[in-house]
Amino acid sequence: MNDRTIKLKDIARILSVSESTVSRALRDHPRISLATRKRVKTLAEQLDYMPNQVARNLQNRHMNAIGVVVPKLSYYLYAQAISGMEEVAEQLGYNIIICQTNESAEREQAIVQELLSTRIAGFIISLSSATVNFEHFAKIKGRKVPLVFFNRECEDIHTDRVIIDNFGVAQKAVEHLINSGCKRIAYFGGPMEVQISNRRLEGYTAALAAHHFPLNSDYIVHTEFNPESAYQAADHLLRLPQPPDAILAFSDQFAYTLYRKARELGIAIPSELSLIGFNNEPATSLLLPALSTVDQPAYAMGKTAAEILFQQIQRPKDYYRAQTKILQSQLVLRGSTL
Amino acid sequence: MNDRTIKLKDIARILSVSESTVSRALRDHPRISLATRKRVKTLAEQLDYMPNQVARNLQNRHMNAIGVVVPKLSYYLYAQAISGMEEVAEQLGYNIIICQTNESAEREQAIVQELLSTRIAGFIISLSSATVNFEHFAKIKGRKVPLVFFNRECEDIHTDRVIIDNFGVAQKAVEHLINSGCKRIAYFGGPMEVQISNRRLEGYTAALAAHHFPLNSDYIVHTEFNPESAYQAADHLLRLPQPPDAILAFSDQFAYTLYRKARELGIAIPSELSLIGFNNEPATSLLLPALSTVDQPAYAMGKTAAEILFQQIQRPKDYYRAQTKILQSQLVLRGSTL
DNA sequence: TTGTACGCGTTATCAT
DNA sequence: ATGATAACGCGTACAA
Repeated sequence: MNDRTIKLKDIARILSVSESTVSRALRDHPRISLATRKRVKTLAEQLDYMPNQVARNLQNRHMNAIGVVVPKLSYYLYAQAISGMEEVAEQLGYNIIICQTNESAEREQAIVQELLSTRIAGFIISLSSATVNFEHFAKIKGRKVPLVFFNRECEDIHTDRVIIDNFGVAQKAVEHLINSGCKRIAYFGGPMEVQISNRRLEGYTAALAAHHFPLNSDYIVHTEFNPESAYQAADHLLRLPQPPDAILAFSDQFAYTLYRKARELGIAIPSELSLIGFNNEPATSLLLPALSTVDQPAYAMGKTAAEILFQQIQRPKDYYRAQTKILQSQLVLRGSTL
Repeated sequence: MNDRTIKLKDIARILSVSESTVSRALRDHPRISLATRKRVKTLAEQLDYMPNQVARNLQNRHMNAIGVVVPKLSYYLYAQAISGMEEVAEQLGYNIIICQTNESAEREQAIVQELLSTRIAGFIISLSSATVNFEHFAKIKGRKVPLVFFNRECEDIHTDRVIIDNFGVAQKAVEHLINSGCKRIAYFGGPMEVQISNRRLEGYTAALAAHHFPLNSDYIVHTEFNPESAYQAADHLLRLPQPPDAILAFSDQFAYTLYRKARELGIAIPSELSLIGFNNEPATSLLLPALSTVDQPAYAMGKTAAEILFQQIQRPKDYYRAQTKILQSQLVLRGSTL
């Protein structure tokens, strides 16, 4: 920061008024005469004065920024969701500090600690896939710092959350597969610790049960969120003696991997293998055949999460009931299903 | 922020030492006895004391955060680049405040103003496509706040920049198209104001000139960064009486649009139309045929930009020479070219 | 080795 | 309608 930055004191000295008058005038305090307000503002404009937010924040006891903690920015869903948060934060004059955990629990803890120290006004968090210990979240709540989970949540913590209906839409997807005549339906999911993956698994299970399909553990796959693991798992699944004739994948990225593997093995989509992904990423509609997928309201999820967070921030802290907001997602059927 | 937050004063009172001693002890000041250092740290640990970064920042005259201003987070390149910046910032204990301009010049100005007021330690910026006025950048420099441009830069401002060799790699791409027998080669670029698009256009032009190809203005397309504009432009280009038999696209996203249009019009890739994109997005290798593209060192670009920024931040401000770092990108040839 | 006193830039409280 | 003063929480020059 340059030393020649204009501050309240400078304006006050020049106009021969007190600093408090300047401070108030700039913020349109009603008890300052219109005349001085005008004088102050004009000079401030001329000198290109900008209030020092750090000093303001020290007074406020917290920063005019919220912390957003996500697994990876390059996951399409998070980039979208963050845009939704920005829309809200911008209007209230808040900045967004974004941190990626890269699916590491340790990194997540360190980030939370760091952001607490930074005195951000609140957290919006989507868990890393490796997170199994929740003390850092408890610490946030313990310090009465507002916290909202979105997408990947943590049931053990009593706070607001914004999620989609993972169970329902997975169920719907599997029912479509059943209705289109598929007999051996698999679920290609994320790590066992990931809530939303398990919710989708439950939807899958429920759909099978409702139609009296047997549950085959060979058809339930858990894999890490990296291309290599997914590739190995895909190889194993599609080389089974009785390979599946339909797969619900946890993400479009996983579905991409399954496309790859299916092509390698000469398995035709959708005649021999139906495929449904999750996220409706931009390129899904370009694949041949185009990928059927679940369109998630990522932007709305981010926006809603931010709105709820600011409710928490602005509400008196003593009294509030945690709410869970469930947004609907949409099954988009394209060429990869019958 | 909770009122019962532990501060230096509390620790000092409990241990009957002065606040400064606590302050110094916590930061391992050598002139504090090992014994008291130990005592202080133990108690701080017990009470789960966390230094108030806002107060520290007020002292330091700037925040322990840098501002990153990009057009859109959902552009793959920026998500990648930000990961690179994070790696650097994390080690130095800095946060990253990310703002999207959504390709709006007004938004960019507002963001810069806001971040200046927040007293961030420095800026890393990639211009919006609509930016034609550079006063906000001049203001940053005027206030001696460190600034590094990356990817999309601004030549009028004397500061550091990290870019790729847009000219060279575009030239190389077009030469490949020429060598593979293409005769009517088009460039499908971004808005006229976008530096890097124009650089690539120059590379395109140079390659054509070197091989004594005529320059046909019908084959030089400028379009906005939204799917609709791109779609219209693609339609126009591919319906020309003499349609191109090869296209260098500014981005993979544009290339996707060209795939779509080519399929609609029944134009075969690559036999009737060769296609090269930019960015090497994950799905490019999955298309049929797979998209040839330019792989950009996005992560390295972000990392380098951050490294240079922190050099500026830590160096005495009086003396430094602006540097321009040019990173090499790689032509990746796949099925969409002959 | 430790303590005192002041400053960082702003806002809130209490006067006037 | 305006001013003086303290406070926000920490770091540091100067003392001791």
